Amino acid sequence: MNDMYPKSGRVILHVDMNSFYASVEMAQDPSLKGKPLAIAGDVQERRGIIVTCSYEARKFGVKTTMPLWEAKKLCPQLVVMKPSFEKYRSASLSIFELLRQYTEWVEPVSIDEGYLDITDCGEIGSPIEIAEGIQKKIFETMDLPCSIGIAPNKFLAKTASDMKKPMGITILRKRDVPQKLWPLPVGDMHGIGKKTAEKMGRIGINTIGDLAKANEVQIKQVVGINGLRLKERANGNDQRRVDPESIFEHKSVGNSTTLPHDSTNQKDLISILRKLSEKVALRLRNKGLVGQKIGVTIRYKDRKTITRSRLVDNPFSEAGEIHAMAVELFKKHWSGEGIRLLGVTAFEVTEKEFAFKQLDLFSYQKDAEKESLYDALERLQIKYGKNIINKGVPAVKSIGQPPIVTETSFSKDFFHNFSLKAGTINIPKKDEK
DNA sequence: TCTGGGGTCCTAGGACCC
DNA sequence: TCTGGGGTCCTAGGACCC
Repeated sequence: MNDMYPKSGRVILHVDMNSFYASVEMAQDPSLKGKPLAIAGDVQERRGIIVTCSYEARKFGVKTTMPLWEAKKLCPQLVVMKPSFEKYRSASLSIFELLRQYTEWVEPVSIDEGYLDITDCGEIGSPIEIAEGIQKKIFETMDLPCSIGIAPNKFLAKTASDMKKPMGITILRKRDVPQKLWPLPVGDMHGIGKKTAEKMGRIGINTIGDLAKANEVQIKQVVGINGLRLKERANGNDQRRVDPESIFEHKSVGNSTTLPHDSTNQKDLISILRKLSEKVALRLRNKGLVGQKIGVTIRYKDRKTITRSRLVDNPFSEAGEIHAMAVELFKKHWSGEGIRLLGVTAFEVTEKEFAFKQLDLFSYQKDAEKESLYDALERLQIKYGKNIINKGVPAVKSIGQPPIVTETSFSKDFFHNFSLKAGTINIPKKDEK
């Protein structure tokens, strides 16, 4: 797969649905068309913030993340709907199915945007023809508008799709970068938020052009390693490949909720943790995953937020065990102050089948028979590629009863020495078996 | 009347090891 | 007695994105 991936002279599309949730609602109920429409969280409670809004609503100054009351002040005739995520997910699936008719190189990034690598789609048409075809087809079959960016890499494609909304198609070549990107404020760049823009401003970097020419030592000092990557992007360079597999990779699965009212009632809080644990367990189960690290989030009434987590000895997925661990963490770290939000998250998730297989392998190893660990490693490497070596998480999660090794568990030493740290298990060299 | 819920990636510091 | 230097592992928090 890696070898097949075109390395240079690529053509990347970024497809970005325009005010997606609002557009889906309008497609389903055309009487909403032309009206200022907002999708907002719980309409009654304080969770009421604007998630998405139509272009008609934007004309009034209504924006994403704005509290609902504020939006209504700006636009009293605002039509407000609660989000129907199932509806949006199903529309999203149809869109990506449609995109995959053009190429297998489709990477969904979120529910409403994705990248396509159409480098090898010459037979279908020119890049612009393909983009027009996609836009037209999504609009005609689903009544949904989108904007598309065409560029030689992900960063430029993403930037381009943002330039014309709604229903725009924008080509951004590398040679256009000095003229089209460099005059813009650095904060407009994808990946640069308020804080980073402020930091950059302090060292005289105000435009994307300033960043493109920035001193590397200085930029690294001020914003870290990320600064170098951002400088590369400001110069129009981005090597990230379009990865169709990335949607199947999960690092964490969590649920959180803002309470209707701040609470100090331990019984209620524990029961909320139960509901959250059940949701996490259900989502893990649907994805066939198990977690290895459990975490809770507590946001206090003053919005101060803490997270507490711990690695656990055995992979988990059941609501009961998740709840028990979450409650334990919660009781240990709760200050007793009023709580605004609670969250439960499973981290370091892996495929369930995979975790069990590993347990089996270790018992085989203990019995000094059957499949060697080496074979297992080889399979992992085939499956996940060489870069698992650099994932750098612990080689052994727990020792004894039985030890657990995960796909994210290969440190350099682990591979180089082919033995586990504690020395309890030796992985035979291939020719020794 | 302030500010949701789902994530990812990076950094910093302490513990521990050699 | 008073001290190195590199590395890994783990947790907590921050920044950012949609």
